[in-house]
Order: sequence, then structure tokens, then C-alpha cells
Amino acid sequence: MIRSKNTKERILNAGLKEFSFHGYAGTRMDKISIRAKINKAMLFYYFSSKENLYHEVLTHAVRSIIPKIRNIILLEQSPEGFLEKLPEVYIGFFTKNQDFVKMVAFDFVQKTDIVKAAFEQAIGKGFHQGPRLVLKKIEKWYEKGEISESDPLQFMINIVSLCLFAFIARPILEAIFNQKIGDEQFIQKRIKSVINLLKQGMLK
Amino acid sequence: MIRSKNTKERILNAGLKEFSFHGYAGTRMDKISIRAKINKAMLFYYFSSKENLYHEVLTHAVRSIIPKIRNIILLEQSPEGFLEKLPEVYIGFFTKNQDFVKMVAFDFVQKTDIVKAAFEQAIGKGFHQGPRLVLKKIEKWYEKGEISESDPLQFMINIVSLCLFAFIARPILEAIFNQKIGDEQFIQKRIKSVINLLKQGMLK
DNA sequence: TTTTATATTAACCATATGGTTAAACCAACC
DNA sequence: GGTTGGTTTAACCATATGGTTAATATAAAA
Repeated sequence: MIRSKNTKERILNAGLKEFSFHGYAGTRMDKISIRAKINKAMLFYYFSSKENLYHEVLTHAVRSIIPKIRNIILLEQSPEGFLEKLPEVYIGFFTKNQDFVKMVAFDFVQKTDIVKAAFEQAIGKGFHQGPRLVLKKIEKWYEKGEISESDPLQFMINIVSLCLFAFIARPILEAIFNQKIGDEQFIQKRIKSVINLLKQGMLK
Repeated sequence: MIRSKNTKERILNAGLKEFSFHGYAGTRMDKISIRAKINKAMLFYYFSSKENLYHEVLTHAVRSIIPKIRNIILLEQSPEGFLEKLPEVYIGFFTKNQDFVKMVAFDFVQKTDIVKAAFEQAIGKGFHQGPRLVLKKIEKWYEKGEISESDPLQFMINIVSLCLFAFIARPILEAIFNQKIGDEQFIQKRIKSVINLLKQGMLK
């Protein structure tokens, strides 16, 4: 009975859009069904509840994403390469997956547990192992005198902050500084600025 | 009739707490009334609607905050001083006003207009003038060869990103890196790291 | 002490919302 | 052609939620 093989997929996509725009609490099930062009009951037929749909949307999105980032983080062995490649990959990714980023940013503050669970489930062991390995790698760079930041956690937070913040806070920044953010020109500038700052500021 | 002079204040405080924890959509009026220990009808007696209460909570919070930040941003004349003082003030402020920061971060993405309106109303002319003046100041620093970042907007985004992100994304970071964020020790480390990175990375 | 105007409450209301149900639909298999 | 079993729908339901009302309490003015 393949009346519509892609119904589930359509729901997942519509869910991602709605959740990313309105957050978990602000999202309405019937809005999702309208966007997916199906009867509301289908949502519950396939996903049983709002919480579960949210969970599946998240897991689905995370699965399609993680591998791309993981490689760069784990494989790169020199701090120069790390600081040069990461911003480009991160910012490029965030730009092309704003819905996902928005959705996570929205509810991680409040529905931390459910978001965390989705990540853990989607990533598996890598969820704990990955970050630990990265931090160790950074620690060694410091011991070898290759970088100036002694705390690996601060090192990583610096990178992620510079790459992510502008895209989460985009409406705030646009309102305050009265400039458009997010077009190709801005993104290229942003990447350059971040790489420059990181290399000049954290390499020895 | 001063049966309870501080009822309004109590509602405002309870509102800030609830809105910051659950966002606009996720906040329930009766939860606010319970937290404020008054009858739900009082909320509407004093603030007429949820949207309006939200607006007032925001305006109230913004008013108590802006002056502290404004001075440092506008008065400081050297880039060194700017990069040394701002992180301390910002991070200190964000740490002590996490509710406010959370609330703004939560809904600025989605309810941009209402948040923006509250800011504009609370700040007045300074809302547009302030940022413009800062950007001009930074531009001059670059022209004088005192800083290496040519784009004032990127300059500011770099600063704000490094100061704010960790406190907004706190639960994410704690989950990923499996470390506590937000205690006094972390905050001191964070301030140091940000100042170092900014000075080493953007001063000439 | 009575009046007055504000402050406060319990009970209520209309609607929105997540979720259910029972029946219809339809492709494949017999 | 009829049966089977997953798919889809319209109608429905219980509860939650923002908001209202009418009555009551109370401090101060008269």
C-alpha cells in the first residue's frame, strides 16, 4: 500500500519548518498538517504525539548533518588547519541549515533533555567521545606551545561562538545595527573575519 | 488604596521569570499569577493582555539595563580600553541577568517585532543613534591603523558573539562538553579568554 | 460613619489545541 | 471480483488557556 510513500518525509519537513519558526510550545499540530498537505490525524498515525514528532524531526535532522562536521573536527591535526577549515564548514553549514539551527537553538535552552536525547540517539557513542577527543587534541597543541589559549573548553567556545552567534541572533543584530545579515556577501566577510581573528588571536 | 503597592512589581518579576523559562508561547498566565501569588484576574486588571504584559516586562527590564552598558560603549575612546572593558561589563551583566538575556534570546528570533518595539520604546533615540556612533568610532580606529578588522560590523559581532554565546547556549555546551558552565570560576576564565583573544586578534 | 474609588477574588466563558475514533479508501493479493 | 491490510479522512472529544464578569474587600476622603 504505497498510496503515498513520502507522507512521513513530508511531515518531517513540515515539522522542521514549523518547529524552527515557532519553537516547540508555539508550534501547532494542524499548522504542520496544513504545511504537509495531509489530514491532521496522519501526524498521530505516524508519530503518535507532538513530543514524539518533535523528537523524530530532531533525530532526522541531526542524522543528516553530523557526519559532515565530525570529519573535520576529528581528522585535522594542525591548529592552523583547524582554525582555517572549521569556520568555513561551520558557517557554511549553519547558513544552509538555518531551520535546523534555529530549532535546536530555540528549545535547547528550555527542552534541553529531549533535544539532548535526540542528539545522543542520533549520534551514538560519538556524542560523548567526539568532544572528549577534540578537547584532548587541543590540550596537546597547548602543551606543544602551538596555541596561546590554555583552556581547551574556552578554545572551542571561542570558535563556536564566533561561527554560530550571528546566525542565531540575526534578527537582533539586524535590528540593532540596521544592516542585512545572511546574504552571500555577509557570509564571506564573516568567514574571513572569524578566521583572521582566531588565527591571529589564538595561534602562537 | 495601597492595599498592595508592589503587586505590579511582583507580576513583572514573575512574568520575567516565566517568560525567560518558557518563551512567550510556552508561558501560561496562571503560572505567572501563581508565582506572583495573586489572582489571575489581576494580570488582566493591570496589563490587559498577555502580549501587553510581555511588552511591559521587556520594557521594564530593558530600562533597568541599558544605561549601564551605554556609557562604556559610547565613552571609551581607545580600542584597547574598549576591548578590555566591554567583555567584563557584558559578561558580568549577562551573568547577573540571565533571565532577561534568556527571554530576549528566546523570542527575538520569532517575535522580533514586539521585542524590537519594546527596545525602541525603552531606549528612545539611542536605539538607532548608539549603534551608529559605535560603528563610526570603530571605523576611525581602523582608518588610524589601530585595529586590524576593517569592517566595523564584524568587529562588533565578534565581541558580542564571544561575550554572549556561552550564556545563551549554556545547556548545549554543558551537554556536549560535559562540563559545568556559569560558576564564578568559569566566568573569570571566560572573561580572560575573550579579552586575550580580542586584543591579540584585532588590535594592531 | 458613610461614601468613594481602587484592589482583589471566585466563578465563568469561548475558543484553541492535542489527541481519538470510526468509517472510507485503495493498492495488492487471492 | 472479493478480501485484506495499510493509509487517509471528517467529525469528534476533553482539556487547557487567554480573557471576562460580577461581586467583595478595603483604605482613604467626606
